[in-house]
Amino acid sequence: MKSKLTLKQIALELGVSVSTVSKALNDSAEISDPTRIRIKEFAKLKNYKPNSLAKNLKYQRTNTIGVIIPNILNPFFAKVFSGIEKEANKNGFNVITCISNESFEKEKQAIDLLSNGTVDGFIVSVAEETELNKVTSHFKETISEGIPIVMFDRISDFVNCDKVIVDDLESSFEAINYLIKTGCKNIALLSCIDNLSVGKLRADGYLRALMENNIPINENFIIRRNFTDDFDDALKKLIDAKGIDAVFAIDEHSSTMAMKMAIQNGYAIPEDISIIGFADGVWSRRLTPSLSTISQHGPEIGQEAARLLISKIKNKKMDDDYEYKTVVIKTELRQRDSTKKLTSLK
Amino acid sequence: MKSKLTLKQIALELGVSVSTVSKALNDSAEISDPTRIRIKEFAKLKNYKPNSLAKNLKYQRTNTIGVIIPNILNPFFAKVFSGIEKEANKNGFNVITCISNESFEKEKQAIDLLSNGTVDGFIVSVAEETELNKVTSHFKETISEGIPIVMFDRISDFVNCDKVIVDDLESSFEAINYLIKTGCKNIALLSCIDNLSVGKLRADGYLRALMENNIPINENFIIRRNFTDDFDDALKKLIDAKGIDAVFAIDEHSSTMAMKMAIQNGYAIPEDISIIGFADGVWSRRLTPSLSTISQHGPEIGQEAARLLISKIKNKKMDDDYEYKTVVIKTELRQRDSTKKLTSLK
DNA sequence: GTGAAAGCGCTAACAT
DNA sequence: ATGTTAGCGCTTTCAC
Repeated sequence: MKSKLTLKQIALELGVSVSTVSKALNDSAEISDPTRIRIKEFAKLKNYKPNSLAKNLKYQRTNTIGVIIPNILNPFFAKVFSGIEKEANKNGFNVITCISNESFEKEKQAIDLLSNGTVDGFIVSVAEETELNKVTSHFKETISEGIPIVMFDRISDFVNCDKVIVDDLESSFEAINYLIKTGCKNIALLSCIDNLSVGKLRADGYLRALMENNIPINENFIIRRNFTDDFDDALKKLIDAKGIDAVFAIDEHSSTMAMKMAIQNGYAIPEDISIIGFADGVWSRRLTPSLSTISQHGPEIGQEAARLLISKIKNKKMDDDYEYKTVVIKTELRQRDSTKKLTSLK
Repeated sequence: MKSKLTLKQIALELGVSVSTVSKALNDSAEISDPTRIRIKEFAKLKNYKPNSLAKNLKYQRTNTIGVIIPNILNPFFAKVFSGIEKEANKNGFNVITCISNESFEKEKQAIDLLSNGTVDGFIVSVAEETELNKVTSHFKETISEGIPIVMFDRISDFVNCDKVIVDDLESSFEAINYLIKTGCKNIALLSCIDNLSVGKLRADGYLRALMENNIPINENFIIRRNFTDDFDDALKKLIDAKGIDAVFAIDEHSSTMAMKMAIQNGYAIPEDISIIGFADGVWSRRLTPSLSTISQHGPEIGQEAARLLISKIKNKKMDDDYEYKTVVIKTELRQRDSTKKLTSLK
């Protein structure tokens, strides 16, 4: 293994000074054409790569953003991540990823570790544990140290920073309206994420839609859990009771379990029972029948979050009168085969 | 925004020298207890964080590994990634991720960009385009610069480096044997990834199993494609022809399409037709019926790759007589509901 | 047009 | 026990 090529070495071999080499490689007008060309050719030949560490130390920035997400195995987060990565890359930024695994400890540790000059800013989706315990100090400290944070999806209302969210309440509201328009009256609500803010918002959308349509709320049709543990049993009872003609399932697990149990009980979908879920596009299409879902626009969320963060990083100066933005990404119902068609009804 | 706290500032405020502060914070025995305590308390109070850039520059290492994968939306890669992240974290390493999106250009660019001192080594799963064009120079150059690479799953035979793979041929062989043992005779082979080395290996396992069981190979039962484009049509014809009693689908798309079409054609699974696929565990379970798959042990692959790379990074010295390893992760058939039970037959 | 020197934040060998 | 100094690789101001 050969030792790394540095400016110093080039200077030595070419009999010039370090600063001349630096200037030449950076196309400074101070350097004469002949020397500049000579140096550049030599550097190219030897495959010189400026050490980014040294450069970053000099410039006090890293061109790196830290992404902290609860779980990369969740396709939604994977999609957001790919959006972040793409946008960051376009702007010459690297992405360091930490998976909090829903643990507050891991999340805090990641932030502490990376906020020592390793990254210029963070994109975060708050871990479940953090959200439950309503702890925000690690975020606030980081921001007060001048390291910007952008939150997405799982945001914390008590932290002052840029945020990117989906209009969960509104989109749930419209999904229920759609079910009602296609003739459904007994609509179940399924949730395994009632501990998360997004879970509550989606449930609120369900409740509001029923109320505005003057449909009485039947508590027996509502399953709101924090875990998947006893969810399946509760769902089985609900399906067995045969009182419902539609299901609104607001997370991946409940969406797919609803499909599975409906099929196992011999229901025709969507004739006997309509299902709307929250799930990843690819897999929703792969189910039989394909599952109508509320699309979450993962890549767009990631892109927008990265855009916000990078612009924040580049404009460090004017943080005095900066107004933090909350960008809302529009969503819509992706109508597939688990719901009745509206057009064919009227 | 307050400016970052440095050793220099602490030294100034406490009226000692920079090196004293440095030594104190690093628990050097040279420093007396009183001063050490005084300095440490002050640092803690002011929330001092040593600048990692400066440290890394000094030590000529970054404690960061670069991960280059074709596609984070593929659950297999997401799983491997989570394994890498976990193991890296355990060892105090950060992970910078680049998604090649199967493009050679992007892959090369990522490697070039990061091999300037940003990362200490790479974990790579080769992009499709790179594999097709059999180009390896960017890998070789990086290795010759003293930056180690570990490849997984999509490996390149022509690059000398550590590798982590799954025994694709062997596991496919055994999957087919299983189908045969449960009474299947007309087994179809479905592939949308025949351009990838792993795709070919899995197909080879299929062929060898048939031959060793003296089952004639029926070309009509074999669909090997490089893309998903005309795959669905070909599959539809194959299923419509009603000649097969089992399907071996070696990628996610073909696995799920086989299920979907079999169901749509009114086949009972596994009574009329058995299906074995390659797909992610969670979603395989969510399908109805749940899909029997060959497990790929993503997290273990990631963990092993990270372990190999980190040990390589830590032992830079002895690269002369180093023998590159290829670690093979064992796989097995995850028997679910899309295949007949073996135990119930005998 | 080229070079010397200082400095980014940190460590460590070498004084004192 | 504490301080001085040089240096990691690079940029940049200031001399020449």
